[in-house]
Amino acid sequence: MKNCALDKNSMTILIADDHPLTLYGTQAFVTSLGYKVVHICTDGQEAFEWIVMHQPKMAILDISMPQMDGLEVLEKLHQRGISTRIILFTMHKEATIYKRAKNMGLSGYLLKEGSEDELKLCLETVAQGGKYMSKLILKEVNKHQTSESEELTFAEKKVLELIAQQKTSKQIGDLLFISEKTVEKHRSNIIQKLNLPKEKNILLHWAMKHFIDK
Amino acid sequence: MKNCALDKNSMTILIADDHPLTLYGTQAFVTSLGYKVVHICTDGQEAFEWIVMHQPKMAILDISMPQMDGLEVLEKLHQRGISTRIILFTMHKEATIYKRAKNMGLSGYLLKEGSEDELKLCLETVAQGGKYMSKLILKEVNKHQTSESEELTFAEKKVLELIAQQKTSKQIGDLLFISEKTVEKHRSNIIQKLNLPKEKNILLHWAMKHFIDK
DNA sequence: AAAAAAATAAGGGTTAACCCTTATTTTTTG
DNA sequence: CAAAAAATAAGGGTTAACCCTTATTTTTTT
Repeated sequence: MKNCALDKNSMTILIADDHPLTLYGTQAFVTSLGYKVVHICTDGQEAFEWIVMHQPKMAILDISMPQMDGLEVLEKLHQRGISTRIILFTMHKEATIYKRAKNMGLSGYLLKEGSEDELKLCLETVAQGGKYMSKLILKEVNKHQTSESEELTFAEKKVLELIAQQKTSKQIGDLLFISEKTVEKHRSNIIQKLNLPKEKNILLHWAMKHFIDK
Repeated sequence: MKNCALDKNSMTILIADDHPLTLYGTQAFVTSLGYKVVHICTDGQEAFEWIVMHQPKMAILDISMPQMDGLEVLEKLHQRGISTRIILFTMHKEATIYKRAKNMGLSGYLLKEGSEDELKLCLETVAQGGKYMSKLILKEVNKHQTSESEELTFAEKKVLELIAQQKTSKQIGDLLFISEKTVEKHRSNIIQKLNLPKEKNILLHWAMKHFIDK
């Protein structure tokens, strides 16, 4: 039954994490499971270049990394149509980040606070062509779905991104070539859709908590 | 020369980190150096209780942990006069956090992005009674010293903490039993001392970036 | 082509954050 | 005990964020 058994040794994996001890810990664990770790690195730029060049079967990427974050790596690989299966292994439990990644051909999303067993299961699933999203992040997404029932439109997301970068409505208007008043309208709509409490600066606060800022 | 050589096997160590793979990675590395890892756990509450009960020689604590964060553990141990030497091993590069910890008898501060060698050197130094603070965090502190030349007073710190919790000046006044106007004055003084740019909500923004909120 | 959804814009109002100045009281320190 | 530093408070002003309403244009869907 050779087609049933997983040939782990042919599953080449790249691991990228900017925390050396986590990196080595993950490498040791993944190797002990029988997979072939072909490259490790501590920054996103290197991870991206290595993946483009050597196209390993899978890659385990942290999100917070210097030069280029894991989401950017995923996005750029996705744009180039590279078939390396990407697993994000990160501490970011934000539903927003997960949702962004999900639309870019992501194969797995794990939280660092999760167990080793989860990583093992995830690797098996992804190696066989499946997708594995941590229950922890799905729970987080569900929590938000109740209040975030209505999805944000493209324009609203754009505005939210700029709010997270501390731009004022005026500045956002200039950047998007729309009136300040329109930006304010978008702000109100976002607050309504997200069902945020009536507080000053509530949007800035929310945006800062849910976006990775550069 | 027995008194020169370090008896690593008598150096009992507790390690706490809420990311299992980092925890096991650290444990494996520390053990490989010859130290005796007597307990590992993934939350601060357990770490605190174990340390109080068994008083190991050293403890390596992450800051972000469920139940009780590393800083709180350090603070409570310090208040009780427990002699376990604490090393914070964390991803928080904020100067403010380091400064808070420094005044609580801290023995070491390492960043997760630092190398294994750094952890090795730190353990040796602390085992011999010394203190080891990562160059990475000291650099961060220096960066802020230029702009943060004047230290914040106690009242200002208190206000800043509440700002990070999204309280308005009015709410802060009520909480601290002082006038809203006084709070506003503190805000202005903080902005001046930190040399922050003249922008709306700049304090909320700064406070959120530099404080761990609950 | 009509209906629905999204984006655009404006007028008008409230509030909190920030700025500046002045001034009194309390605490710390030489 | 003076002098310096910190905390307290108030008046008065500007601005950005948010709220509500109405309305036109553009895009998408049926």
